[in-house]
Amino acid sequence: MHSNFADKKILVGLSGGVDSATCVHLLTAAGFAVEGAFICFSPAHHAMQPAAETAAKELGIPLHIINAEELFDETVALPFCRTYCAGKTPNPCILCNPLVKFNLLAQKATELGIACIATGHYARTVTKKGTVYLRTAASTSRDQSYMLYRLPQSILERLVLPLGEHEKSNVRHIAEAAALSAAAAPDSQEICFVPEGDYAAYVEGRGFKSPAGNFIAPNGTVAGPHKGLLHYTVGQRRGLGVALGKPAFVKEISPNGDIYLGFGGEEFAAGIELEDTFWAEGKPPENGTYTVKIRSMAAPAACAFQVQNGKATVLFAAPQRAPAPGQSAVLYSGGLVLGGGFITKNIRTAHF
RNA sequence: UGGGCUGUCGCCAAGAGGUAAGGCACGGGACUUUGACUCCCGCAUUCCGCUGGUUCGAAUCCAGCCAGCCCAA
Repeated sequence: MHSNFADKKILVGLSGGVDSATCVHLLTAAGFAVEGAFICFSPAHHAMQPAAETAAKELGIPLHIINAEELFDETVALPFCRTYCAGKTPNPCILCNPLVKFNLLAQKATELGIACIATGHYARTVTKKGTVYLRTAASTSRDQSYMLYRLPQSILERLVLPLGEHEKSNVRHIAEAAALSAAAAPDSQEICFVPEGDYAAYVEGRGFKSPAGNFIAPNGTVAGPHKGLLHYTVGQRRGLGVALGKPAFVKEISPNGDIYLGFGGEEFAAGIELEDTFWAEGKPPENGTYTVKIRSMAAPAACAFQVQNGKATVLFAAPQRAPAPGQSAVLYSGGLVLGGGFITKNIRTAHF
């Protein structure tokens, strides 16, 4: 076992949900001296603190409260708003994990003199030749490694992910057997800092405005005005309010304000270009064949990866549906997370 | 103000005497630690431009009117 685990002390991120509570339970059962940390990311999280406190009490561990509202707002929430206004689709979790959640958890652990940290994420880690890689969870349907791809080595080498080997249903059973209140907690979450799940209302409520423009139908005609760029994302169908006889999808969002629509099939892309990449080994993997995820809940898809003149490009073996600029593409090899980057544009049809 | 055509849910559109298909859009739900996708449910209960008439019974037949479009002037 990793030398850092020697003192058996560990700090666990505790949200009050079933996963993090079960994570603590498993670690305690394994002999760890566990302490918990509840991180308050936004005003919307205030309501969750009691659940975390209840869980800590039931689990018999001390709970540290970390207020991260200011950091989260500047690092995640505001960039989230700006990205939408730029006609792209942000993924707040991707930024929050390395910059706020795991960052503060590790910081707190250091402060407490605790070497290891843990969370209830469904993912695993594995060390090879001095590099710690994230690895997909045993439960492929719950795998959350995608969301963690930007975690730095300094975090990964301290990280323990007890749920990586478990199935979700199993986790809930464990929580029930341990009589944890969290066993009954619903695990469905949307954007954690957006209360009603209406992200557009949130962005606008914070005073942001995005370019207006028109929907452009597949035949090139103007199909009417839209509500503002921030209301849409590539691949979206519902909420367009455009009746063209058959389902229409957002094919492309132009920075000038126009939104190009396509019929079923036209939202697929042959490949993508990436920017601001992050790699486990500190440098991009060799050009070659890998698998890639362009969204969290998707099976890794075969692809060809190449870096040319500093620009990373991914060509899919089979067209992928609606990659959205702003979202992340994560590269895998045999279940290991090699890294990834943010999608800048879709390649309709192209070859290296 | 001569001739022709059309008028069914927000949009498109079946229907051609027997008691209002469908698609799109929309609403709700499920799924989901991002956005999406997907799936499920709902969506003109007397109403088919309006007013009368024929009929046991009409959106479907008849008459008049109104509205829009087209061609002539």
